[in-house]
Amino acid sequence: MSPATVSNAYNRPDQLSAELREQIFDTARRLGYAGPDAMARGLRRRRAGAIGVLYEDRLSYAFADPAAVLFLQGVSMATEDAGLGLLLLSGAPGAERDPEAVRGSVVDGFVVYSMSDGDPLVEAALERRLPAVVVDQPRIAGLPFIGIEDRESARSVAEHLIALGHRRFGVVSFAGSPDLFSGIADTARQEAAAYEVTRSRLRGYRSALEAAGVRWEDVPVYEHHESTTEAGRAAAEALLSRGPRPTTILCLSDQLALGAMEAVRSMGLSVPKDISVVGFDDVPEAARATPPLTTVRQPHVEKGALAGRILLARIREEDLPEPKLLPTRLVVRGSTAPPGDRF
Amino acid sequence: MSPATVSNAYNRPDQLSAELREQIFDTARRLGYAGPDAMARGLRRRRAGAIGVLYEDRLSYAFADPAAVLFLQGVSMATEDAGLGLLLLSGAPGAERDPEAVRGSVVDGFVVYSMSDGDPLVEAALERRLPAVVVDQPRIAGLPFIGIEDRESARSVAEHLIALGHRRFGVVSFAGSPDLFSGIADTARQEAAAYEVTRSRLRGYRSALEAAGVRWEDVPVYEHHESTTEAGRAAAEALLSRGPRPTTILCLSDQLALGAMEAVRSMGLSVPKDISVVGFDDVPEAARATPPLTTVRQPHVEKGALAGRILLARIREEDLPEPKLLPTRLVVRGSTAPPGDRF
DNA sequence: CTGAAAGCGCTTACAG
DNA sequence: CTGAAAGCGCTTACAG
Repeated sequence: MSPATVSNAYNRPDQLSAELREQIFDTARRLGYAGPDAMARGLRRRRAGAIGVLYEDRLSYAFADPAAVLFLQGVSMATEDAGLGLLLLSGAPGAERDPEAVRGSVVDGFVVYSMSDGDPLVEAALERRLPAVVVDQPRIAGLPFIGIEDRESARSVAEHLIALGHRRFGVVSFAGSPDLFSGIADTARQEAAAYEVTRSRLRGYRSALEAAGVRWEDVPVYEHHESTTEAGRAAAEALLSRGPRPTTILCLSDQLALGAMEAVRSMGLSVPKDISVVGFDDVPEAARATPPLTTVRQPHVEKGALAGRILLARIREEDLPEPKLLPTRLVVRGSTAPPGDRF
Repeated sequence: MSPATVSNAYNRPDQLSAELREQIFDTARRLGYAGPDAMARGLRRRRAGAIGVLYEDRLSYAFADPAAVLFLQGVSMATEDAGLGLLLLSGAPGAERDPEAVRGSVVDGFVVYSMSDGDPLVEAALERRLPAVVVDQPRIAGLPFIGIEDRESARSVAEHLIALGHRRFGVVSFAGSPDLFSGIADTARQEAAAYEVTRSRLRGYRSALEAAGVRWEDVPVYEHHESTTEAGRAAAEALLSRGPRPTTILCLSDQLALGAMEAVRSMGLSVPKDISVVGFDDVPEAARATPPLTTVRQPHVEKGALAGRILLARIREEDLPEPKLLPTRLVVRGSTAPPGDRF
């Protein structure tokens, strides 16, 4: 009973007699042998049996973000079809961002999900020289990219408000850079944003407004480092307390927009009669909100599934065409209307 | 520049001069060396740097189930504090339930999350002889168990309906056994359920109803193999189409209850005037529903965090006390009222 | 169908 | 501060 024979008993039943195989399993049971060690087998076979997902923030935030959950659902569809595990790697345990977990993670490839330019965890992942794909951001030459037309999509929702007659805007943005800043972001800060998605969406708004003769410098952009309803609420309250009060609030995510609607209500105003609110993402909560939220739909689950499939193809060294950007669509619902004449 | 020195450059900077270390990194860069291989390092150090979560179903379902997402959020809080990754393992790619992924998964321990008695994936995990904890089900001697008083909690919500005056009940259950059965489950099937949680909750309802003189054999239990709003809707429609029509529907999960409420409405009836509906879990959607759902609150996030912490303690060979069951609470909202006299 | 040999890529005492 | 040696637990041709 050489090691090779034991190995064959577990991995290649056809290489030995059924009796011998059973006898080996019996002996294993008696000796308390737990079967081939996963790590040693992986080292020898040169595959980990899992793909890693790098997430910007604390993982616990990802599970609280409907868009991220839908994305992960899509990735999991691809990995489970392939019999692979899905290893979730945390971005930021506190302020540390220790790349050690990324260096030591036992995976066959990485999905980089919406991270900032120059993120040390992304760099640690790239140093591993494993197959990788990037979703949303950052753009990295040579890596497959899965995302949407952020700029054009943002422009379309701003144009919708312009068409309704709005001229006084406020913007609620999620983080422009990973420095935990919250407050009014001037144009210098906007342009210096380390998050490509933030930059692009703001530019999209800007181009729509400027095309209508609105001075972008006069549009207050409230940036909050989180993309939650609480953040949206706080940001919108700040915007609505300033003069001249905007007639509409553009939000970079639905979570922010849902919070902004709460803020409007808490100030005794009504959506959309007094203030129109728009979001971005079209998470399921957007359609269920009161009023239902006007937003930009993007296909979160498909995005994840595509990222997973492309990564798997890279791992298997199949050659896949460079992925195209996924389609988005303006979804007009009840949270937008022409500006009221109350002011 | 022996292998040991290179290893030290990466792992123990204090063991060599800064210059030599830089020189090693330079050479590594030039040669395209990606740094220590994660798997080989793991084999040598005997740790994987991740914990595995075993989920009954397709992983993509987990991400669609608010209770599961909250649970994973809790687990991730524990793992990211410890700098570990979270490896999600799929239960069922189709009907296969291939334990190969469980056997080969590179983890330091397992969280078994709500699986059936005798599940082959659970057995494969246990054969690995790694530290493990079980959440909700199945009960396995010798393993730490994290869960709630399912029977007592279910009894309390049924007693609430009894106290309101209801005597004609219908029950909507999720899977009793992993055989994909959907339809009315008789008492034999109920008792034979391979899911401990299903058994316990049904027993809890039963004891409350029988204490009030209601014959359990007369209570239709519609079992659906999924726990989704669509399933709840279909099940409730079936129950409401039978005579004598129940005045209230007990649902084993909030997802099922949310669907049951849709069914009531789609039949031109009103919740709670015509039909009272109760759920179980108190997911965020329950409070936001119209009307808000009466249900049993259980602490999903805490459950996950506790499971994670106990598993980590086992991995580190710290001795933790056997965990107690987590508290639940009946939350009475607008979906329950005394039975109407319309029938 | 079975077993001896090489090697996957690393880390860890240990001797110098 | 540096390097030679042993070994983590397995799998895979290969020879018999």
